[in-house]
Parts: sequence; C-alpha cells; structure tokens
Amino acid sequence: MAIHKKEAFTQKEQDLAAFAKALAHPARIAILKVLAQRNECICGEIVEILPLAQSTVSQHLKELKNAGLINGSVDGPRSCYCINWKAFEKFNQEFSWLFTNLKIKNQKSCC
Amino acid sequence: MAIHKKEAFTQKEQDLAAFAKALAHPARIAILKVLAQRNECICGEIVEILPLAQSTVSQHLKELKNAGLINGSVDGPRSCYCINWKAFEKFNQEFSWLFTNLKIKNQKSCC
DNA sequence: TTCTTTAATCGTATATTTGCGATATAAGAT
DNA sequence: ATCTTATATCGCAAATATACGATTAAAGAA
Repeated sequence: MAIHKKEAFTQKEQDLAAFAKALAHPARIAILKVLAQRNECICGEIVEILPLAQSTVSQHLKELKNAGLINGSVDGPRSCYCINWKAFEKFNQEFSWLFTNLKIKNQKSCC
Repeated sequence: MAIHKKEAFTQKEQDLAAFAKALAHPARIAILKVLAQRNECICGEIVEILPLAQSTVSQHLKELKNAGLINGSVDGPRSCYCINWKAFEKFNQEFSWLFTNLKIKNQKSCC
C-alpha cells in the first residue's frame, strides 16, 4: 500500500470511522459492557473477566481512551476507568443520522 | 501474536464488533452515504467519486457485502449495489441497547 | 527503606488490513 | 468472432492491529 488515504475523506467520515474502529473488537465491546454495568470504575477486574493477558487489556483500554469513549483516572496504585457517556451520545446521534435519516428518503432497497 | 482470541467472546459481542469493523474505514462510510443518497444502485459511479483505485473500491464493496450491510446484484456487464436496510435496523437496535439501555442504570461517569 | 500490588509500556511475533497494478471474467456492441 | 466496457480477483508491498511476556513505574504496606 503506497500511502493511507484516510485524509482524502471528510472529517465527519473519518470521525465516524474512528469511532467504529474503537468498537471493532469483541474485547472492547466486552470492556464497555463491564464498565457500563458497574457503578464503580473497575480496571483489574476487567483483566479477571476477560480471557486476555493484563498487557493486552491495558492496550485495549488505551485505545478506547484515545478514541474518547472512556475516561481514566489514577486511584492510588490502581487505575479507574468509566464510560464517557457524552461521547457515546454524540456518536449515537451521528449513527442515527447515517442510519435513519437517509433511510427516510429512500425507503426500499433496489436489489 | 499467538492466536486470535475472538472466539473467546460471546456471539453478540463478535457480531457487534464485526458490524463496527465494516464501518471502521472512511471509504466504507463514504460508500454507504453514496448508496443511501441515490435511489438507484450505483457501482462504477462510486469509483469516480472516491479517491481510490477501482480494485480498492471493489474490495471495500466486498467487505460491506460480506458484513451483510449491502446487497449486490449483477446487471448486465455492471454490478448494482444498495444498502440492506434490514441489517442496519438490526444493528442500530443492538447499538441502542448498548448505548442507551445501559446508560439508564448508571447515569453519571465516576471519573 | 524494602516489599508488594497494580497497571502502563516496551519489544517482538504474527495476523490482518489497505492499496494498487495487472489480469481474468462476463456481457453487450460492432 | 472480436472489441469494448465494467467488475472481480490475484499477487504483492507496506501499514496496522492483536497478543503476550518482560520490564518499568508508582503508590501503599511492612
């Protein structure tokens, strides 16, 4: 591959794709579910729940954080993560726009 | 990397991740937008619109089709693609479940 | 201070994705 | 039958992602 062509697309397209990419692994979906189901922010618990090594989980958490989907803060020797609901709100709207609004114009599939 | 661990997660987690993966590239978002905005199914037009080679576009179309997000049919010497709205409906519900339902239980972020 | 616990980061191996040109395929046109 | 057009597929190169063990860092406990 010569060069990645992502820059050639609109910012909105890139943002939506980046959001989708953060969700594009079952481990990260599972992490989000765990974070959502608990009132407290966990971290080491995630490692126990997931069938992955600690370093791998840490890497997935980092990706989710970089994508803005979760917040993280240091709590003594451990780290505390939780979902950034505002980010989800924003992207859920973007998806709704993509999925629902366009559908209204164009009700049926032609093939 | 030893082995991919995707199988270790639930089917629902894998399905959602696979759906997200199909959307995880701006070119595929752009393709879906084009397909949604036109009543007719296009194909070669997509190649003209996107800043990518024909073979690359064809590959992205194949991925979207494999993910079940679009339908394709042969129309003489050309191919006709369009969005599979039912699949979007289904996954939009899954996402709503993930984003919205879980949020109700747990209104605020703790960090 | 030293030991323990918890989590991040580094280094590395392997798998997957992205992208393109070239080639193959398939159907209509001449 | 041959030519043209439209797409899919092959083969390859480069970039990314995934996973893990080992190491580092940081804070509380002894």
